[in-house]
Amino acid sequence: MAEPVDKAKAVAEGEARDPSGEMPKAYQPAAIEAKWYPVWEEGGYFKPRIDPAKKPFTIMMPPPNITGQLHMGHAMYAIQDALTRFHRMAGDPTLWLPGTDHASIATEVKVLEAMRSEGLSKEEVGREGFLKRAWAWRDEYGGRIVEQLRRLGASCDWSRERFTMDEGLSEAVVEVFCRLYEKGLIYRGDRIIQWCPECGTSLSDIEVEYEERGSFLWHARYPGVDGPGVVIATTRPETMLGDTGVAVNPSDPRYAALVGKRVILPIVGREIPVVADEYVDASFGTGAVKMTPAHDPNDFEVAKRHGLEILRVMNYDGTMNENAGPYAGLTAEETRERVVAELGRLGLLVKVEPYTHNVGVCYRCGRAVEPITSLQWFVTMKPLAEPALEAVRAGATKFAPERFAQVYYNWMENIRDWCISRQLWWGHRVPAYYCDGCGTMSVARTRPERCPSCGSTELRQDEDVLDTWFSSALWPFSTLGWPRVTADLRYFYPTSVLVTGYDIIFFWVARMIFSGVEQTGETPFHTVLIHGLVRDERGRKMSKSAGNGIDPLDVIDQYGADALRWALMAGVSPGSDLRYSAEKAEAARNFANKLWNAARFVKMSLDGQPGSIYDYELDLADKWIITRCQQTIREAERHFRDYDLALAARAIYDFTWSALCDWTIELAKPALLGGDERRRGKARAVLARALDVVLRLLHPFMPFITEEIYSLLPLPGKRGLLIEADWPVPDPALDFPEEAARMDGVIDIARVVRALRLERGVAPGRKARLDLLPAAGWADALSEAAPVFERLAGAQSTRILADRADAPKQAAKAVAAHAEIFIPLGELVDIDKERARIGKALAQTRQEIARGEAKLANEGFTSKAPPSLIAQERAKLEQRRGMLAALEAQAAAVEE
RNA sequence: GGGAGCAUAGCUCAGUUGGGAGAGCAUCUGCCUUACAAGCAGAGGGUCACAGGUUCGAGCCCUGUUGUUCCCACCA
Repeated sequence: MAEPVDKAKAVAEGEARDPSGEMPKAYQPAAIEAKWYPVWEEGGYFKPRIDPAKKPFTIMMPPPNITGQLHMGHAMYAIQDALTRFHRMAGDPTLWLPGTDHASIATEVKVLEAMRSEGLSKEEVGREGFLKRAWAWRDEYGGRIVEQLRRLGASCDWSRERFTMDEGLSEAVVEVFCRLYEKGLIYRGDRIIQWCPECGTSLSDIEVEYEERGSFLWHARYPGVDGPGVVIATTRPETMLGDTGVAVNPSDPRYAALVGKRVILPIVGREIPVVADEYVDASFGTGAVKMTPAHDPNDFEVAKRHGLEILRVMNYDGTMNENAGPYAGLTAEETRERVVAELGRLGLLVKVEPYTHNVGVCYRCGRAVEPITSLQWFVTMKPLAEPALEAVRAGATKFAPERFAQVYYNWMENIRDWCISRQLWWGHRVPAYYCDGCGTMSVARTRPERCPSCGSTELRQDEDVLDTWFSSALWPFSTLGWPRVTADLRYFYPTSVLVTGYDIIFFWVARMIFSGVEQTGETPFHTVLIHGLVRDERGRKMSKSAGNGIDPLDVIDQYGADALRWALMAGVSPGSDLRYSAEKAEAARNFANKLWNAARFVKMSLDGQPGSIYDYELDLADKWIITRCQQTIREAERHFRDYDLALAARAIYDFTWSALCDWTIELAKPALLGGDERRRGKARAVLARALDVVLRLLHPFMPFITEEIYSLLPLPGKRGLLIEADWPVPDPALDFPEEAARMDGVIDIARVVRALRLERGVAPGRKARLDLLPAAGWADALSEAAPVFERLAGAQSTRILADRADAPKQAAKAVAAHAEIFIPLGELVDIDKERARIGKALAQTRQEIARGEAKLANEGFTSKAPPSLIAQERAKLEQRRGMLAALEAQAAAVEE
């Protein structure tokens, strides 16, 4: 194929550049983003180059659901992309594996909605027809979200893209199910589970959310067989139809005589026993609790202990069943009203008090769930949780930030069995087969030809599918070919880091860990990097229903993908929620534009390929920027390796905007415009070096603009930033700490001069003479820095004074850390302003000296503080004393 | 009931081995200085929630208090 850069240029001709062929004045992201992504992808540059000698860096992308569009949460994938790009540049064989999740219940709900709009029901189309529609859905929408990830710049290896219902992944699901079943860790049982009447399926405990709702606490009397009976309190009167007992606390004297007796269930007329159980809190309500084992998890437990009957009175669609007698067929709400009315009519309703309590709702549809007994498949969790806990305790997987490990521990330590069967059609079907002839059930990897018991060929597969998280739990290894031991599995597993939001630590992270440990013997990733949720600018959760959702694609259209990425990664603290605002995107866009213009200037200044900084004699300012460059590389790299992307971003931002743009570029101008060929060459080399480093450091955050700029610079043998550019390596020969410190002093002086000029109303365009009286040892540095003052401090000429006596009398005066400043202004010198400025500086300096003296006089400090700090403090004090003397001399001069 | 986070400039937030408080936005002043007005040069603005403690020294470590957000549990 053609060189990618050339190809991209051809594509972009006339789009990204104005007709003159120059870079446009403002960065225009759209065309540039559109052109580079295909170049990268089609070139195969997202594929890792496998090198057995190197340790790979692997990230498994959390597979987005095929139900949706890209939302701001997905935009956080930028973090994974930044890590991926960094490691790729750092030379690691890097794999970021993408994919999508079939999202069993979520997708089924969506497909049903679509069918409903056509007037079709699940029953009408049948299982096969339904699945056909679901696959069509996934073809349409699964592709859409993946396209949207490309817009974000995600540099994942699309050749390895997976879907949780791919053949291979489905095989992994069946394999894991069978293994767990064979180990006795999966069982089928009739137990109380959470049921969503709307979705018509069971749910796992964590799929239930709780909402506080206002209701009532009804007190009702259950008459005794031969006495007054007992008053119970309940929030759910309708379930009394299924009551099979009343429980009281064993040590409650009020009811001691009643235990073992029977009371009559009103309306129904059934006699039910009174039992004593520690579960009952004597201080709540009346101290007597009605037991509805089929519809309350706690009651279910009590019933098991006391052998109470389990009587289900509700259907799976939320209506009452035949056990509810006259209420059969009514909804729970209707039944509640009628039961309460009936109790009142019978004179058994003792009290009704307002009461707020938590109601469990389905995490998908929001409808109140019903605890209900049902025959379901479960995973026995304790034996799986133990080694998974141990693995994290031993540090095999680390959470970042660490506090999230606590969330994991708490959940895993209190884990309960996992209900994995769902009464849905879209998903991995439970690999259990029933022989209706002899009643044998067999669990098998492939459909058995015949019943292992009676030989019948009439086998019926279990109708249920598995919890969507059952397959997600296998994602880190099923995507690499497991259970087959593939080359990819051997090389890339376990993975390096998993990046996700704290909201799915239970759903996903914990389950991946115990699944990985159980199935592969290793934790699936070394690090779990947890990030926060994206909220709106007022801190609210973004949601469709609240109408405050922001479409990342709109942001990309308006500000560019790089700006969006930057807004989500810079200035955020790890694990904390972040508020997205247009202002942030705007600031990020402005930064991109700043870089663009810096590049525009550098490109304009270059004339052919720049030389190397090694070929030139560097001056103070050169050594300063080169040293800063070195520091920034090291700092950014350290933060990348610590997963502190925001800190890396900040270091790069400061270097780019302040050091490079505000100082180095400005200082380069005279040299570039001057006639000295050698000076010009050096300035170009320095600029090219600094910009090259910036592009590399920034590429993980802003891939598009950096790639574009890189392509526009005349560099030797260049093929593309993503393609061939490595992470920069600092050269110890380029560290000039002393010169850098002197340049810092020069910059300080320039700033004081600028402030002085502005304060005195010196017209910005007017050049004025600048006289500097250097502090001890600074004469040479200031002398060398004369061009700095002339270029960036409005100096017409700079005179380095040898003695105070040479200082001009009629001058605006100020004192910087390493020099006294005199600007001879003649008639412009305002005595009052001079006096005020010097007075203020005097006061401040005296205060600083006092502070320093006190500190150094403190024996505790001088005996315990590190020597370097004490030396630093002494030097500072000396310097302030010098400044004080200078200020006093200036004050005296003013009064003359 | 248990646990966690947060509380720093008007706003949004940085500040990781404890050594004299920072950025962006906003405000004010002055600039179209030949890369950039999406910009440049300046300025103002903070008892780092409160109270104790440890330390020569605390925004940072410890204890408590208040406010706030979230997670888990689910006393009917």
